[in-house]
Amino acid sequence: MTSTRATLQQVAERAGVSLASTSRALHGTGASKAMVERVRAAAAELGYSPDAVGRSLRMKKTFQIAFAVADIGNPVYVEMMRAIHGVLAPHGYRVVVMTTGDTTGSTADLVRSLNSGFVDGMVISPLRTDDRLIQEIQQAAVPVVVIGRALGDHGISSVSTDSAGGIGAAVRHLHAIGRRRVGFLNGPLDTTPGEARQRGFDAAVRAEGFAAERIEVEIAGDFTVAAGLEAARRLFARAPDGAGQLDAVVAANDLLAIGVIHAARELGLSVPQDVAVTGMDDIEIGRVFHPSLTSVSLGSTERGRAAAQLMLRLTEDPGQQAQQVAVGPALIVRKSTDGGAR
Amino acid sequence: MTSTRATLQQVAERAGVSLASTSRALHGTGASKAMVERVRAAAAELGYSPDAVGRSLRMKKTFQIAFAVADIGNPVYVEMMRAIHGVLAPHGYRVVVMTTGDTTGSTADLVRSLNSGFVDGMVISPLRTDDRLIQEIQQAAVPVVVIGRALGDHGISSVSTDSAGGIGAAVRHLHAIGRRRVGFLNGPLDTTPGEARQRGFDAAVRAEGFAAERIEVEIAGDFTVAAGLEAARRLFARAPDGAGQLDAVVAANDLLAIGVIHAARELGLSVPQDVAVTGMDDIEIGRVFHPSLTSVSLGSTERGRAAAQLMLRLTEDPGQQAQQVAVGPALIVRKSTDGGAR
DNA sequence: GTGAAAGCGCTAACAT
DNA sequence: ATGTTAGCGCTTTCAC
Repeated sequence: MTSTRATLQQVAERAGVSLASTSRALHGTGASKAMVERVRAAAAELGYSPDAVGRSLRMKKTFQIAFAVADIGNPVYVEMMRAIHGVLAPHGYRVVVMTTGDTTGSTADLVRSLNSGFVDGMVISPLRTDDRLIQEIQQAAVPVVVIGRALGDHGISSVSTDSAGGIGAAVRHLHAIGRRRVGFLNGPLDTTPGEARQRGFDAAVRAEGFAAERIEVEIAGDFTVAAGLEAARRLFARAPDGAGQLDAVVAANDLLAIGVIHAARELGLSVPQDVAVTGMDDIEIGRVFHPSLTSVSLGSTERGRAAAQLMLRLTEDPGQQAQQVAVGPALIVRKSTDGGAR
Repeated sequence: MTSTRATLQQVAERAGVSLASTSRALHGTGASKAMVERVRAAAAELGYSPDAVGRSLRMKKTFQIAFAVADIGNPVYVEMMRAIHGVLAPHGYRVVVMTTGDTTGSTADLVRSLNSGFVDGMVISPLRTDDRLIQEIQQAAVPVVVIGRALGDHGISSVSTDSAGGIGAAVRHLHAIGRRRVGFLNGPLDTTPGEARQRGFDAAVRAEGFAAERIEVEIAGDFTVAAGLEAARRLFARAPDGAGQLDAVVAANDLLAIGVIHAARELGLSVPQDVAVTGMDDIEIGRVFHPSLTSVSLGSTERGRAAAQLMLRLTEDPGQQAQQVAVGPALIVRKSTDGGAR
């Protein structure tokens, strides 16, 4: 075991050639065959491997991309991260995971920290967006790609989806299978997804002609199963048993939907016979859950992949125009709504 | 928007003091109050923020730790990553996610790549271990902490658990609730967990006095739900309906257990009445699954946290002895086995 | 094709 | 308390 790592300088001395030639030989650019061979041998003898930091300083490139979200444990973000890593790693980029914190302030601070130059770019999926955050992203030291809201108007590269439209697809589906008394379990309205999904729900129930008095809305504290369960209890309590009982619930994401199914079970309601439930995000759990979850896919993997590819382009040419990608929602019908007409 | 980032040199010029004083003032070490104020002002005017790469080169410290696993989408690894990030981020460390690839060879290569000095340490949880990998870890350029097998004998820091004993706890539990015909659904035997869990199962059924002809073992292609479902079908097929039917299945992890429950459902068997099912890892999904999953917790979060804390100590004093931490398994009984005696 | 030298941004001796 | 200087490891002009 060599006690200390060999430097390029040492390889040069060993090979009896200049530092410059050594560097060139190792990169295969403009060096004679003999030189390459000689340097290679010396490098091998010393167990040389190039220092990433020295190279980064000189090249002003770290070969690292940050991925920032509020909670790296959320299945949606995990899927995105996996996709991003899958795209970037083959290109020699490392992925640094970061958390945005809960507030737009801490998120903006994170974007500002890009000034330290520890990554070549950042893919970020903020839960909330405000003017300061937008401004920080615009002024960021490195390319930033946002997964979430479409931010093309602000000259920011983004990968967006139509979650409002997706909720619409869920509502139409429920109407089509004969459900007429629908609940909506949303997450916090001051978040980007919460706002969009509420908008989508309101528009869709109007368009489908649901009677206003046959609609119930409840807001969970966040987009988790636990918060969903609690809020779902309140939701069901509002619409009492019997004729007034909800026969369908649209949840703003799959985790909330799982909470809804639990709450239904507590009340002895069967899913989908008594109450049909839809989620959103199409996370893997939903497929193996019982009953399997009807969900609106927002293409997490696809969005992550698109963001990474976009980032790749931007790092190659940072002066480039901001790019926009949109991924359409897709309703995936499974057992949680597939109980036939009533 | 400043077109280009300010350097320390520029701050020094602006403040009209030396480069060294500027550096000191910004770090608050041995600088007069007046100097600090002056430099701070200049830095603020220029929107200066220190360059991470320059500092890394000089300090020989990157403030980055790598976390390497085969599949960053696996819930167990996600939990570990979250815990590791939670410990390291407050200490100013960034977390770089990496994948080991499927083979021990690619894993060893990854460890070797630490020679490039892009991180100050690596936490790794390899699925398989062989001599070359162990050797690479021993010779690694930076501290490495292994989550998985106890590697103290090799002078390697590790955080281990007793998954063999954990399987034992599951088997005892099933025997205690009166189950006498038990199946074991394991993952690949050439993996560290596969080997240990098989050992644990074999020992436990012997200790509990299960009749050899009342035991069935099946091996899934990997530790996923899909592979589990397939293998579980084979497992049930071996033990035909009626008196010969399995009344309990021990799965080597929760994902496989979910596959088992699906297979049982296909056959019209109810869980836990007809067949009790146990998993391992206590992933979050298991708690909300229906029926909720009896599982052996191996303390993923705790192990991640321990590994990170260990790493923190090692980076502070790399010359330190290898450290060992062991986290005990804990059986958590839920509905998938809680159907009362038969 | 090869070598000499500069310099990326920073910190830490060392000298004053 | 402040300034001067060296140098971390690398790539890339610029001469030859």
